[in-house]
Parts: sequence; C-alpha cells; structure tokens
Amino acid sequence: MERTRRRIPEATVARLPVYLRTLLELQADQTVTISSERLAEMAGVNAAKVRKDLSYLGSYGTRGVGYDVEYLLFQMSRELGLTNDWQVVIVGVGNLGAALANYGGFGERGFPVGALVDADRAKVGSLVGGHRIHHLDDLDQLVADRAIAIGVIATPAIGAQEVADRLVAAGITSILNFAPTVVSVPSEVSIRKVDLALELQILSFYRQRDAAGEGLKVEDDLVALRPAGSVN
Amino acid sequence: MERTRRRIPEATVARLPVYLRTLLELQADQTVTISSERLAEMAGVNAAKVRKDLSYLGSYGTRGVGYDVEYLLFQMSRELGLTNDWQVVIVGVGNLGAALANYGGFGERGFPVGALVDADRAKVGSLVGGHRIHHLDDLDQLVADRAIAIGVIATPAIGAQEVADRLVAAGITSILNFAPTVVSVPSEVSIRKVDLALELQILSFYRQRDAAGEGLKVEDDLVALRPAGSVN
DNA sequence: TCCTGTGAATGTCTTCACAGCC
DNA sequence: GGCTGTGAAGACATTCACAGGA
Repeated sequence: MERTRRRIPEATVARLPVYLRTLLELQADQTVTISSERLAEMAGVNAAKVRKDLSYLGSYGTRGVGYDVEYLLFQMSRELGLTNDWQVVIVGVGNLGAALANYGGFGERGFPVGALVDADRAKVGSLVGGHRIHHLDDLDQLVADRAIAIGVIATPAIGAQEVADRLVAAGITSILNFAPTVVSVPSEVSIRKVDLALELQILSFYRQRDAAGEGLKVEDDLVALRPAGSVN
Repeated sequence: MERTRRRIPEATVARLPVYLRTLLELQADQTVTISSERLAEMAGVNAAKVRKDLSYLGSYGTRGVGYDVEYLLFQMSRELGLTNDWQVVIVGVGNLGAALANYGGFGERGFPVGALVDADRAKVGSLVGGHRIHHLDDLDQLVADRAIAIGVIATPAIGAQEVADRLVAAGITSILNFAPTVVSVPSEVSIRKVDLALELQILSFYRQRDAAGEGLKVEDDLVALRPAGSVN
C-alpha cells in the first residue's frame, strides 16, 4: 500500500479527466511542457486551481518552467487507474443503450464494451455495434468470463433498481446510471448518475431566472391554488 | 420584478429536478402530503438538506404536517421555468444525436425536440425520430421560426466550438454540450456539459483507489520514466 | 525572472440542533 | 407530539498571495 498519500478531494477527482484530455491534446501537438496558466485556460478553470489539483498527485512540476506533459500524463493515468482498459457491460439496449454500444468514444478512452444485456428475450441474439445481446439472466456468467469491471444502466427508470441489484450480485463495484431514478447500492459500490432531462431542467431554471427582470414576465397571471392551512 | 428573493445556491438548483421527479411519483401515488424525512429518503439525500433546499423556494411546508405535494410541485415547476415546454434543437445527428432524437424522455419532461441539424449535407432531408434533418446553415431560421430555446451539441469534439458559436449567434442562451471538449460562450449564455467517458474515468479512479489496499496490486511493476530535472 | 507549491483567507455547502408553529 | 424553518457550527472548495526552487 506504499506510503499514505493525501486524500484527493472529490471536486479535484472530477476535474482530473478534464486535465487528462487536455494533456492528450498537448501531447498530440508535440508540446513538451505546459504552465498551469495555459493548462488552466485550455481546461476552462483557473490557474491556482490547476496547481492545487495537480499538487494532490505529487510535486510533478518544475518551478520557473511548468509541467512535463508526458510525465504528468503518465502520473495522471496511473492515478485514474487508466493504465489498462476496463470492460463495460451495457444493460438495456434501447435507444440510449444502442447508441452507447455504437459510440466509439468509450473504447477509445479505455472503456471497451465487453457485453450487451437486455431483459427482453426478443432482443437476445441480435447484434448491435458488433456485440451480441445476451439475456439479463446471463449477467453473472458474462461478468465473470469477460472480466467486466463497470456496469452501465441504460434501462427505463422502472427496471433500474433491479438491474443495479443484479450488477452488485454479479460482483460489479462501479456503476453508471442513465435511468432517471434514484438507485441504492451498498456503500462499497461506486455509483454515478447521468440524467439528461435533469440537465435541461437546470438550464431552464437559469433561463427563467434571467428572464425575470426583462419585462418578459413569462408567468405573470398564474394564480396559485394554495392548500388550506399553509399560509406563512 | 416583484420582491427581491434570496438567491438560490447552485447546489440546490441541481437538486430541485430530483425533488420534482420524486414529487411526480408521489402525485401519481395519490400522496397528499410528504415529510422532509420521507422525501429525503426517496430522493437519496438527507432531510436537513431537503428542508433547507425547499426553504429557498419559500415557506411552503406546514409544521407538524409536512409539504403539500400538489402545491410544492406547482411552486417548484414555476421556479424551474417548467410551466411551459421549451423546444430543443439537436445539432449533430450521429449515434448520440439520433438516440436523443428518438428518446422520448426529453419531450415527456417538457423539452420536445423542435429541430435536428447536421453539417453533413448527405444527412439533410432524412427523418430521424420523426424529425427531418436540416443543414447547420439553416440554424438561425429554425431557431427563429420554431421558437427554439435550448441547443444540444451532439457533434464530435472537433466541431463543438463552432456549433456553440453558431447557436449563440442564433440567439440561443442555453446549451447542453455532449462533445468531450471545453466550449467557451459569452457570460450571459448558460452551458452545461455531459461527458460520458469522463464519468467512467471518475469511477475508474475510485476503483483504483479502493483496490490499492487489497493485495490486488494492479500496477506494481511499472517503472516511471521521469523527465530529467523534476526530482523533488 | 518565472512559475510552482502551499499556507491562509475567503466563500460555499452541509449538517446540527432547536425554536416556533401546527 | 411532530415536523418545518433557520441560525450557527463545521466541513469542504476556491482563490489569493507569496515564499522558494529552477
């Protein structure tokens, strides 16, 4: 377990992939060293933040010079656990699941699709993005045989919790949930969610907010139907 | 502009849609009132947080009783600007764009697809999810004619900045970016990003981290190629 | 001189704990 | 008695500002 290292804050962890992507661009451009200032600009954050974030990985910069692109890339990939690929199983091959299966971006960035699974037997056997669809009941077997590390839930909300339970039962400890619902997992399992409509609703809030002062008065004549007894 | 209301923290805004979704479920179940405790459980957060979040909207609860589901739903929809639908234009009809166009979830939750646009003339004219694909050059016209409020960037990274610039030029002030790259917009424009591989990389970090102590030693014999002069 | 690495200051978010109202 | 609404405390995150090494 080597020497105990400073714990990396969650907010920093969420930015590391952005730096990684930026560093890959710099590497492609043959750039040898990069200052925190310029890296910050490219990554869309501020320079002090970049320096603090990178300092959690270790002192990998050189004062008066900057960071060595190759070396920082290496260290960051290691820290993110990206020195080898992680097989992904996509559960639910509807519109979204199929798009993810066809989307090359996962494999390119170290997360090849290792299996497709669906609860609908009518879909089992067909090919999507070069992968055959298996039945949900075969999940345990697939996870074990293909050394699958991450589960992606792309089912409707209604099935998501059961799928999560099955993924956990199959030994998966990393889950990405696209279903628009809260999914509970044991504390040793990591789960992250992506909810597309939720993002649009957040945008809607700010649009609404910004329109408020502009005479545009979107909802002006709405009369609230207050329930009795909640007048504060 | 009515009375000046307390500014709602960003972290709270991001949770409002989750409460909204939960309240819709409660409404479907005919539940009349709900306590912060139970709402918290359903939304996957803690009760004090729910109460504080809801208090930013106003004092809509009743002590000793809880919150009236219908009334809270109404107030929250209003605050989120969801009392009417917002048309969305999807730019880039590849795998992801097409999946989004076919995905009914947007329209269901108040964001109907108003137009599809692509830079590839070979795609122009064909139908995806019942919508005809137009050329990117017609963006201004489409946005104006169809009262489109939100732009979704579903292009490869390389084209994303130009698309964002065009959306802004067409008068769009809310953008959701799926392209894995940093996109800059003027400060009056709201932009949010969804990066699928980035989420997987974050999961990878925690997997890596948790594996460290378990004798599993994933990357043990890697020798770093340190650049000269960066030994601290 | 330049740019990193980091304490200290500031700002934001979460959680506690309880007064106040139903 | 039960549950909200909110000050206050505490945790976390960002930004400042500068010492110190290259």
